[in-house]
Amino acid sequence: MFAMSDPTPAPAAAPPSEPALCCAPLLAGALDEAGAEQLAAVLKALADPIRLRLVSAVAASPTGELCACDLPELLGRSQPTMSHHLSILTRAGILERTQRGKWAWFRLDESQLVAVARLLNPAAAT
Amino acid sequence: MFAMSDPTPAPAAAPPSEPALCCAPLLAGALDEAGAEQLAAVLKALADPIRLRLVSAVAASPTGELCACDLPELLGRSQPTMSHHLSILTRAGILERTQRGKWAWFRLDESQLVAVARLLNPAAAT
DNA sequence: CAGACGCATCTACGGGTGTCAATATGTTCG
DNA sequence: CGAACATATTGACACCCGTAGATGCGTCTG
Repeated sequence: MFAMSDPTPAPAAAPPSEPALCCAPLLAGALDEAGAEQLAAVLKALADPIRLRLVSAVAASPTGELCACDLPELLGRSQPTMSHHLSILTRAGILERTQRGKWAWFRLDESQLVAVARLLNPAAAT
Repeated sequence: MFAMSDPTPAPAAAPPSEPALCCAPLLAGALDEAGAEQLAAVLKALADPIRLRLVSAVAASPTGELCACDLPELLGRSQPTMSHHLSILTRAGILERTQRGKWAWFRLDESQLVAVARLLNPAAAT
């Protein structure tokens, strides 16, 4: 039998409040409200199949860049839709936009991804 | 000048198709459609402030477990809302549910988080 | 300068999501 | 069994999101 005693009252321990997506330990200590909001924003930007394939395609490109002009055909979405996704990823700090002539090129900003990865991986506790 | 030649035709290279969230290289090769769908599903489950704080709280618990009965007060949401979030995280394979007496306990299944972290982190290309 | 082209913005729409009150289900205790 | 309690499910609502057509703005080309 389990005796049914009080189920562990409150393990709520709030760290001093972290600056950004830098070092807040998701798995090593309770995340505060602001930190959760920030991390959720980046994850939300990534949590879409088209945007994941977009990030992947940019990363897989030999030059590290991709022209916006190729994306509608590459991913099977209309030009306004691709522009929308690119905007979301850029605003989240995951992609960087460069205009060259009439074309827009995008490259990866890995730092944001690495930060998220560190937050999720208990083994990589720096 | 940029000569404005054809902007790199098609870096579309689809790997054989990965089994699951195991080893698909987000940053090392183009993600196929199914892989993107799978990864997006897990990220979508994580991309919510309440759910992130939930995961964090479970991970920070000394026993590694948390009773569902404490969560409404701990996170400031109603009981049905917490049940909803717990269900999403459990269905995504991030939390494990155990019923003990009349109470439901949740613990972390780190493997899913580690898999996602590896996908996002180019340095951890194990 | 005028037309063509690339991309962003606007608008609209169907579907999904977070939330809670009410209710149902399941478990324990008397 | 029946009351009490913990959790899940349902229903309803406001809001957000992915999508594409139409349009506007900036850049190049002739």
